[in-house]
Amino acid sequence: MSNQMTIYDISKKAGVSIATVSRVLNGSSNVKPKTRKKVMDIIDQYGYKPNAFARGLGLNSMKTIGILCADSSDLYLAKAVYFIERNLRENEYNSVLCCTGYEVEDKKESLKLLLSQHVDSVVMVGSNFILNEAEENQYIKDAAESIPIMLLNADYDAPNVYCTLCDDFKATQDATEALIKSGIDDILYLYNSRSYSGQKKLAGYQSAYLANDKVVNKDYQQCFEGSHEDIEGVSAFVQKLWDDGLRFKAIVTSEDFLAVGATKFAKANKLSIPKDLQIIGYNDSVLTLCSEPSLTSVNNRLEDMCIQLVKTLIGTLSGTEMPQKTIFSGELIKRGSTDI
Amino acid sequence: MSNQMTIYDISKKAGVSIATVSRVLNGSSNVKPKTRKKVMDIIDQYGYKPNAFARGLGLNSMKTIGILCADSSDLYLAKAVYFIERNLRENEYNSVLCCTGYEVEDKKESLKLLLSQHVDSVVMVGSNFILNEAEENQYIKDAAESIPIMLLNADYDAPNVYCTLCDDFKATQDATEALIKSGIDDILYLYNSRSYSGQKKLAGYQSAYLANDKVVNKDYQQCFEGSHEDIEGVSAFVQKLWDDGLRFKAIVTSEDFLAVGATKFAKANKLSIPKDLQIIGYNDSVLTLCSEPSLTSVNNRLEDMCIQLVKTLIGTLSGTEMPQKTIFSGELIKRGSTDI
DNA sequence: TTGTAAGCGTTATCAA
DNA sequence: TTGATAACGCTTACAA
Repeated sequence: MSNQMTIYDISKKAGVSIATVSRVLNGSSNVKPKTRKKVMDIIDQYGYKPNAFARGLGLNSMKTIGILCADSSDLYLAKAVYFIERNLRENEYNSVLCCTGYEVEDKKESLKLLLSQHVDSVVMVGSNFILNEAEENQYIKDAAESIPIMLLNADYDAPNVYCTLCDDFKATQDATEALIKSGIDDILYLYNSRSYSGQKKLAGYQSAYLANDKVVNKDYQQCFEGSHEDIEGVSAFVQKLWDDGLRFKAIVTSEDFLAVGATKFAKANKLSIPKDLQIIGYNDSVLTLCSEPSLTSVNNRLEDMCIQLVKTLIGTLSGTEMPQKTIFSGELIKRGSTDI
Repeated sequence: MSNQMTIYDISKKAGVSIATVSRVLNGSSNVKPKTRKKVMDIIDQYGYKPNAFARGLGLNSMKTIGILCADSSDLYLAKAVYFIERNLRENEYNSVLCCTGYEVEDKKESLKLLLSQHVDSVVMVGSNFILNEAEENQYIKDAAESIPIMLLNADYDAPNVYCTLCDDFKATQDATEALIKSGIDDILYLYNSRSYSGQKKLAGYQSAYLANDKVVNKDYQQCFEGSHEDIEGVSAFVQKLWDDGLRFKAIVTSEDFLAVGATKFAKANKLSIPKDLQIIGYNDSVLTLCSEPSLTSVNNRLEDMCIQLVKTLIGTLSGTEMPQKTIFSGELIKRGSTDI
């Protein structure tokens, strides 16, 4: 019965007009306490909930945020989605999840879909949403004309677009530099994405060499093109480099799964970690604890970023002026796979 | 401009009534082809999209499915959510994600919230939604009176509740029996959930012993109470058992992360895998590839289940009679951590 | 085959 | 402090 109740039913039972019920519902101050109580009692008694669609029609909002993410089965993205959803719901916003895959066209399509649903904002999770070609990011700028767009882990300058990210450049530079300072020169950098954040990390690796007056060698920067679940593939990829004669005493990676693959490679070649080969991951995910020895990795403050992102979003939606960019610093978590 | 257009604007431009526009929009057959084209042209020209809220009000549906899941950062649940969302969107349904945590009260609250949003159905992901106390599951039965409820990995008999699951009993029994048949008697069973599915797995372990006329020993059935990310905790837990004098030649687990923790324990105690200790995981997740040697694990057909679940859901929503229960068989994927 | 008009259940604007 | 009543933009009888 309770689901079928309308504001008219409540108003009738309470002996007031629907306007008064609506005021009570929306916490308007212009209601006599006595009246408010009378109405609230009826509402509670019948467990009445206002119809979300009708409310949406009137307010042009259903308090819903779209979450766009390429692949929510990716360990890192999944965590991000989790944190964001939780924080949003704590602020009484619902989350519509939309996994887009990695194709730009599909991303555009998904965003369009969310816009047509009148979500109050869209959160784009992951650096892969910002590409090099300005033209390919235009759809984001367009969307930002109607609602605020929040980017996690990506950097993009446009009105009504808010970025929350980690300083991947510095984090990777620090990690690489720690190795260099400990006397290691030949460090393989293994990455898997050419996104904005991917480029920042790569630049950080390069910068560590330059800052120490050393030459950067292109051969030591290798991109693995496979999936984030293909750990065997990573291992084979590194093996190939090794077989081709490339020699390295350490591997810095842009993602933990690459580091796990590197560990597999080391095992297969009887290279002792960290004595013969040091390995550093990125994201500080659960994977760091799975391999043996456990992996040194960069904690890029995912939860902090998500909390901040939602704060910024809620602020923006409530009309408060918010910073367009929030940047966190990564932290190197040292474990058994390194000797630094 | 396009977002502001209403059905009235279109009808005016096309020189027809809003009813006709609505018919065109909804693919009604009672429209003259010529009229349809005229209207469609205007719609395309202005990029008009009907207002989702108004439509929702009229139809009492926004083609949205609620996805309830305890913790979408859990590797397994995240994958399930991913598959379900993807399949739903292929059928033009949106997904509202709601992470509930593991407390019954929060689950009830979340379900209530989704119902108040008038979702067309709710998918509950994970065996943890069904508890032993009938009373604690009542809220699901109640919800099913208004919309179909889909359970993934759980078994619950009630009208309008549909279950899609894997035969965890048999899968665990088979895995355990394979070890017993190879001559191993002392197998530790490590689990972490007393949910319906958790109990089925445990029963499968026990049944393997009984089927081979062997005695089941309670001491060999141990429940780890920590989080799914606490791999060190698992390792310490097994160590404690070992230090207390328990001896085993194999460990069967109810989740991959437990198997990874067991691997850590083996390493720390210089037990060779699989020679001294065989280990079997469950879920066949990416974790199986992270530890060394890679883990034998039960593939419980998650993707197949999700596809089937959505098929059943779409069928039900379109009024087709669908089976209340769909059961898949698990498959043991043999890798380096066993010798069977 | 098309148009008119009555809902759908809210919010918001005026008067009172 | 309250109540009528007009939006909101669509679907869907019912009429024509």
